[in-house]
Amino acid sequence: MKLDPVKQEVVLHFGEMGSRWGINRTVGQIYALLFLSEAPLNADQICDELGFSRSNVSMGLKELQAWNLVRLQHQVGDRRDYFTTPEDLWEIVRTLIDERKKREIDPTLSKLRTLLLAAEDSSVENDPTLQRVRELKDLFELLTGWYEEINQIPTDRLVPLLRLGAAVQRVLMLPERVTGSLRGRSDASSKGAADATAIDGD
Amino acid sequence: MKLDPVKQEVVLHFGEMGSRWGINRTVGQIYALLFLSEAPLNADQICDELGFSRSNVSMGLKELQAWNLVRLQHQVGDRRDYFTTPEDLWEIVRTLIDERKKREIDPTLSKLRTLLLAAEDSSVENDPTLQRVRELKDLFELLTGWYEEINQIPTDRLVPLLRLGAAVQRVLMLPERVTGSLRGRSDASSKGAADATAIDGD
DNA sequence: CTGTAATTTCAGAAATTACTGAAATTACAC
DNA sequence: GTGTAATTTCAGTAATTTCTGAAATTACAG
Repeated sequence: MKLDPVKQEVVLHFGEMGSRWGINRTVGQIYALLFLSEAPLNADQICDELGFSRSNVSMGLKELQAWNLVRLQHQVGDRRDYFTTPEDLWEIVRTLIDERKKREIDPTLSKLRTLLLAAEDSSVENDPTLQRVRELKDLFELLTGWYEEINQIPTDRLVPLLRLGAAVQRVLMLPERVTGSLRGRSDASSKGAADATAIDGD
Repeated sequence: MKLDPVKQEVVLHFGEMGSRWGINRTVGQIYALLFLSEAPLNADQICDELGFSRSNVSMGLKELQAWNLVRLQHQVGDRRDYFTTPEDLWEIVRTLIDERKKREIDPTLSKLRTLLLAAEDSSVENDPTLQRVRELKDLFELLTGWYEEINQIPTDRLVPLLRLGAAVQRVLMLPERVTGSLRGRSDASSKGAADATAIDGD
């Protein structure tokens, strides 16, 4: 570990945060290292810097690839795999959200839909449990629908929108004449968010 | 476990998803049970329904309280503690985001700020590592700043905004005259998001 | 093809996290 | 205060996850 002190600190911090972020220490540290490296690194260099076993690094890199968080590259006349993270932080944010949605939201939404579909047949229509489940499903759909819409917006348009913050409202609270035309198109949901990694076994 | 089948399924699903959501099986199941219960439940009832040990349930409830995800209530003439989740799903969403931000974002933002502050003194100003760290910190500040702003908006105004989705843009892309007045107030960051649970030990 | 470098797989060891039952503490009725 | 119900703590155990080194596989140069 002949890392510069700042790099070192970030690497260790990412390692510690890893468990909270749904990855492990190794994966967190590898990611931080790649994120801060100017040049792509190969597995042996990562072992070297972080002091993990070769196999552990291999698994860590595999995991990062499963998360779409690293890119594989090659150098001329060198058949080892080199890894980088995207330069553009916004790209990283997008994949991070996509992947977490895929793992943390989609399976549940899928489950709720299945459950409700099955329950529709059965007699009871206003069972309070079903009511609550329906409410939850609707919320998930509203949120994922919103996300899918927002995610269409290219970064250079999205950033100014974010900077606007809550002031969006001030603009939208303009005279009826302006916003009125947008009234019809509510409910941006119901499709998408397919079947996910199906943690549910039915 | 004499739970109705839908409740049962949701409970088991939440238990399985728990690890992905940063809680454990017990906590996930307890939460689902409370979420779907019409009436508040006490610890013994929860043990009963889920088949966990009394102590495990106690710890689970403590954890849910730490997350602000459950409310403590009392029945007249009964000195046991009863627990519920808020009726309003939006309240739940807000606490969920708040708490995850607190655990997953704030410690890192805090760390990055400290690191940059310390590095400012040291000679090098355009070290590529520092540059990258700065970039990351700015991103975190933009995002948390946006969130803090949006979080101010009351639910009944927020929901229509969400339904609007990407169409927000269409409204904001109106003639300069309308949006122009909002240009000045960019950068909604730099304060807030204090020191967090400080996973960093320095 | 053969040989070698690079990577992956995998069984077991190490570390961490979850869970239990017993003991301790707290909170209140009498 | 004493006694009892409710809850929490905690040490030990169970279960899970992470990590390693050795063996297997893959990829390619000659």
